[in-house]
Amino acid sequence: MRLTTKGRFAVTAMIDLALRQNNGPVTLAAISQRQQISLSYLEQLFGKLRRHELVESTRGPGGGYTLGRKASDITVADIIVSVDEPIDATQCGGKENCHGDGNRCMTHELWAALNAKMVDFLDSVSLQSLVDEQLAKGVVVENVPMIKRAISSAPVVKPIRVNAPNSVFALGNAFSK
Amino acid sequence: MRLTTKGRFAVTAMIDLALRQNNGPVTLAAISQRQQISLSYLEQLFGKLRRHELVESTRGPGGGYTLGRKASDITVADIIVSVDEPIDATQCGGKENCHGDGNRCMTHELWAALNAKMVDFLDSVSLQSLVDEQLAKGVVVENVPMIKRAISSAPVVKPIRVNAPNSVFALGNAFSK
DNA sequence: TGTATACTCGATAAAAACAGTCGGATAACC
DNA sequence: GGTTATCCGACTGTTTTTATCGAGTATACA
Repeated sequence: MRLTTKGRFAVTAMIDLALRQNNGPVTLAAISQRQQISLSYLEQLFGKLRRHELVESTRGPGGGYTLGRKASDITVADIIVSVDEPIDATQCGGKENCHGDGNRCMTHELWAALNAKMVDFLDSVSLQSLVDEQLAKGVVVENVPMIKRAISSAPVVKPIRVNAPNSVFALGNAFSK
Repeated sequence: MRLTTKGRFAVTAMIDLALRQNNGPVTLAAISQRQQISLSYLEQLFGKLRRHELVESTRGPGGGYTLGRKASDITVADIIVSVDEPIDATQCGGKENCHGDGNRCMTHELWAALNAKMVDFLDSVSLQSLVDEQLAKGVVVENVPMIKRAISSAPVVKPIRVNAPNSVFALGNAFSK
């Protein structure tokens, strides 16, 4: 389980999608504009999300993405694991020859326990609950009619690179006293 | 809160130190040999640990490092925060103008909550408990007399780079089904 | 049938972070 | 003065992250 800005972007995009999918498929271009994430990056992300069957795609005009299953059946952990594919390497070097050496891998169990805690937490949060939270905060979801699409010659989104910390948890520095 | 190999090394080194400090100061050279961490890297790590007052140093022959306070008063979170200094940047870009925008930073609270969980956990594990765990596993702590040091022309430790995943949590891939 | 819309996919590239090294300085002890 | 050991900052190579670009494919609609 890794936590990077990629995962954060994916979760953000999925919330956006979940909020609006009852209007029909949502295009990445629209998500890109609303969430300030570059279109090409979203394509990468949604490619992975699709392969993990978290979303389904519809091509052509009027197409876009919809959720692969109910928002209440998708967890944050699902999303993160989809885009931040875990490296299959424990820090012990090899496979599981972690024991027997006595004092090597002294911290193995510690990290494993921490990892379990994180997974537990992220698995307990459903996409639906995040959507509900947004609705409760009063986010406006435009009710665009499905029939006619506006001719969008919208300006290209050029998001400012915000010097994103890659390893997350640089959040609210709870420790920097 | 970030989690990298640096943090893992630091915790490992601190356990090693805690296990042996009642023989007097422990040198980094000794930790380097036992734990297969390069001396210069340890120097870097212990510089930070000292500045955070987790360890104290004694220079010169017979010198080395000792714990800055009781092992039971040092938590894993303390150690990790010392070496993996948090970047003072939330992902919201600026300072705390995160609210008011409606749907920006939709995931802020989610990550903050996760971070809190992690901190809680790592703060609940004391260095002493890790030491006890090691002793229970029967780790042999040599009782080297303080007086005479062996003339160590020990071979230089050249650790194999193990393609360390930098963002930890590539551990025990709990999700790769 | 043609064209515009969107997704699909692979190659490429810039930038950041990470992991670790190096050389010299300082301090203590003999 | 030499040896031991910490101290410190600058430096470097690699990996990971964060994208971007361009060509291609499928679909809808006129």
